[in-house]
Amino acid sequence: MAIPKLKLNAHYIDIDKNLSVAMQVHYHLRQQILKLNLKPGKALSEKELSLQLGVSRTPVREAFIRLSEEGLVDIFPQRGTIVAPIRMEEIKEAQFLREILETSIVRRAAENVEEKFIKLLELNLTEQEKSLKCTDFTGFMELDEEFHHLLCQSVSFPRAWRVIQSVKGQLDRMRFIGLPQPGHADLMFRQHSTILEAVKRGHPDIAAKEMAKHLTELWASIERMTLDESNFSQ
Amino acid sequence: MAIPKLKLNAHYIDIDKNLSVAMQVHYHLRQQILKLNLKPGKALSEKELSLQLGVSRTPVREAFIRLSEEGLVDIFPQRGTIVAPIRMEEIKEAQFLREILETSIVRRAAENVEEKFIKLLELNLTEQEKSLKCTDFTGFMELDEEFHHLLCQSVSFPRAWRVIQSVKGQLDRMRFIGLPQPGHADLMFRQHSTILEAVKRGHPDIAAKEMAKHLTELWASIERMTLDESNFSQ
DNA sequence: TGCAATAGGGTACCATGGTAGTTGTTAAAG
DNA sequence: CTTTAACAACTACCATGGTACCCTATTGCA
Repeated sequence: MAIPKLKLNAHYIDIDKNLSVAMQVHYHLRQQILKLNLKPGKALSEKELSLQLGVSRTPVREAFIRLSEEGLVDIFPQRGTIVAPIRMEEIKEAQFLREILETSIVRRAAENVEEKFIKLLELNLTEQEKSLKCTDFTGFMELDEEFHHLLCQSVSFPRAWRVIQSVKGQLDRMRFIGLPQPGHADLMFRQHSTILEAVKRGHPDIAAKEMAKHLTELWASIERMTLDESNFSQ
Repeated sequence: MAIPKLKLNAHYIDIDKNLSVAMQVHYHLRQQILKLNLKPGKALSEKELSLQLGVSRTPVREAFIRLSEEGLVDIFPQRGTIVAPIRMEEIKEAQFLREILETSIVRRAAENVEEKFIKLLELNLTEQEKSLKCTDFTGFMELDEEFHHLLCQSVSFPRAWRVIQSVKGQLDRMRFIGLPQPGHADLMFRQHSTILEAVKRGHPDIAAKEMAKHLTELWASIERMTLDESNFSQ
């Protein structure tokens, strides 16, 4: 069979044409949901999507299962599947979970510093600075993601990152609503720098405190913005 | 189609004959893995299991996907699926995650006490005491599970419980190896009582501290026992 | 005897037909 | 006009055949 004509960006497909179709569909749908291209409440159909993406219904269905585990879609047996609506309660819970997870992890990272990851984190920070100068916000968001991921890797907790990434999905949708706030990205960058500094110097309490402040700031930006109701249900 | 002759306990099937087959297979396999009836490293086969359980390969496959998300099986594409081996690193990570999650939650529970759940928790404790007098250890474990679940519910964090339950899977397998330690269950019960007492009186710090002690004790019992290597790989 | 190519059996993976269940509309009865 | 029952058009769900891939063991050749 020829390579399925998934409407993923060419980059992804070129690199991993050997990855399973189900994974690629999952990745694709996840991105579309997080970027709000698929709005909360929108009905999804196995058949329709399989036709659009040029694959069979099976991998689409398996992608649905994975997405439902992340809370990004709601499957109603024998009735239909919709993009999960954004519920403020779930957002609060996700924020709570992310905060305690990441603060605990960065504390641990500061307790036993690994030189190798310090290098990678510093490299990441310079990349962040670059992207800010080019006002490349989507690029900055990816580097932001990588920054937090690197911290998880530095303490050798691969599962923790998967959990964070899972709950973060709920939060990312909010970010895409209200990201272009002036000076927001710059603030994030400065906070990242502060956190890394504390880790480098081996100050667990300071690192944890700064991480909490960092994530709370993200939360504040969510509350600050005027919520466009059209983003919450189709 | 007749009700599939799943080798689940009759109870489960009788109640929920309308639940999806995939869910029932997932539940069944999960139990078998946690109870070490399916030993770590054992090869699982879609076809073989579907024949044994009297269902088609599709729901078995979907159960595999869910189990792999929980880290209970490892799927090797085009090669096979095995029960995930018990790795000490993953156990440590799971313990770390559970500890920070549950201490944070019980702290929050103590901050704003909900009368309704206090009642349920007290009821649960009396049940625990009963099961101890009958030396019904499996019953006690279920009540233990419910105790921690109730705490999650009391702060209205349903997702948190799913995360905890997911990481707990790794730990539960260890418990089934070394549970019958004399006096262990009694200690657990007393710690549960202490925790609930702190929650009732609205002492967040004490509640969190006692929960940490409680979970650390569970960890200590893992380290204490002599590890039978036969449980770690087939 | 030793090594490489190959064939066979196994796997997860994908495609597709069929089934039971739900919903909304329409038509018939009150 | 209102109510209800039947039907049609969806859905997720399950069953099953086929495919590409990986591993192993046997065979053919040096």
